[in-house]
Amino acid sequence: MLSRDYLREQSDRYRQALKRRGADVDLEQFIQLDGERRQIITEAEQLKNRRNVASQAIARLKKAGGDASTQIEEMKSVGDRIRELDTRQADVEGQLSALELVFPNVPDESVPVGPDAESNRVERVWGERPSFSFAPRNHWEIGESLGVLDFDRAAKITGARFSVLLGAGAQMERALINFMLEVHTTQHGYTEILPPFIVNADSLLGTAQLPKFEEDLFKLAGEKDYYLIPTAEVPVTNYYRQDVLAAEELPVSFCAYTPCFRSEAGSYGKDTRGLIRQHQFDKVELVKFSRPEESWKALEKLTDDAAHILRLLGLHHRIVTLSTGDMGFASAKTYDIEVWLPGQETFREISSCSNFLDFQARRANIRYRSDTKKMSFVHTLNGSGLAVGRTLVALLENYQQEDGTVRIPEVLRPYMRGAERIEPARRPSTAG
RNA sequence: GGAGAGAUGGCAGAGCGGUUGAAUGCGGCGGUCUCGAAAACCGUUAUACCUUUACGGGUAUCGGGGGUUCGAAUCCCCCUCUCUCCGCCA
Repeated sequence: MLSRDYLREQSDRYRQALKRRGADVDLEQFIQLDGERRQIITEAEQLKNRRNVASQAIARLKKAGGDASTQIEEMKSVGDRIRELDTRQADVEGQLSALELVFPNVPDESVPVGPDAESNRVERVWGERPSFSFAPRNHWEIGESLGVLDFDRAAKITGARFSVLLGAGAQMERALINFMLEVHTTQHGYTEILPPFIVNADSLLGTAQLPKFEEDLFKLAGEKDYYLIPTAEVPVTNYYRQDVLAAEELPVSFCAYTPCFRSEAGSYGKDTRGLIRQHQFDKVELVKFSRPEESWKALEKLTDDAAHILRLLGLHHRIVTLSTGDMGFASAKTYDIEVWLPGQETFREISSCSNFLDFQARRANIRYRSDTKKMSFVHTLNGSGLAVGRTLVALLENYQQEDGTVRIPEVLRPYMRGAERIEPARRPSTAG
């Protein structure tokens, strides 16, 4: 959410920002309603002042034993008019907030302007493409031949776009979660947090998944508006919804492992093979609450914290700045970290790190008391650190061997009982 | 799932329908005293919005929403959350 002062006083600037994003919203109606609102308030408040003064006079008069019936009669009509104005104001207010909830954030000046991912800008590249003496396979081929990935039975249990991890696959997923949490808490200064995996509609409004993107979510049946979380960003950012933080508490850095649930409506036929675009996936998320003046530095740090995991795992990757047309609704600037997948000969997103400035904080009403005692909105940031399933994909594809096994990077071995590679598994029913 | 109790400012805790944004205590901030500190004493202590070049003025807010009334923290209705007890349960 943007401040009404900004929308009112800098509407030309915002129009340009909308153009850069390729977004179309009804700013003119907002400005018209905003003017109407203030007009109503001005009149209503004058009448309320009159009523307050008169009420006190009535009280004094009654105490003195006088008759106040003429004043009371007069105030009845004032009261009616106030009620009328209040009703109109509530109506306008409702229209205004419905409008401003669908206004996207303003992209930062440093964001490349363009309509889609083609205009994204590569900032830096780490490592090199691994070379193979054989044709590298896709992760779903590797996973299924090793017996650690099972899509067919997942489809039977639930449906399309679900997966079963088995044996060393499941173990590696768990190892990655622990490894990531361990690095972020002990080396990068994050506090581990395990939030609910189900949230209410207010939380989704706070981080801006609602009202615009409801079709991406899984909603639970029942009388309550409960949703499965699409990312830990939602419960963790909303941890401080409606709160006032002390300046000395900032920055607050949380890391959370959660499963994530996305309906991925409309994306059928796009990257549907393998583990890349699932309805359920594991993610370790990084979330920061920062003082406004420190948030840009915090974005660089957060992005590097996420990339550090890939460096430790020895995975070739690059960092790109998303263009104005490719970035998310609430973000002012987003870095994607893309990991190299040799089986598909492409870079694939494994983390998305954003600075939202005060956009989410306004929606969720997360403030802090600055050193000068003044209340201000915090800045919020988040990024994957990392998408666990996709990390597993990257490990399978990058560390595959000619004999069909997969080498386990050394940093991960302590989390996998010291195993050095994933070997083909026997069927679990006949194992042991 | 059943029964009951509760929700007031940073915290604790008052509050006959009428100068109650809200007593009192603690905490916080500023000051007096002191070489300094403590104590004591004095003062101060919210947020949002409207209006104003500014100084200022005004409105709203006692979990949330609605109602009664000239006037609601106080009365009525609905909702949410917390606590206690019973039942069920990983």
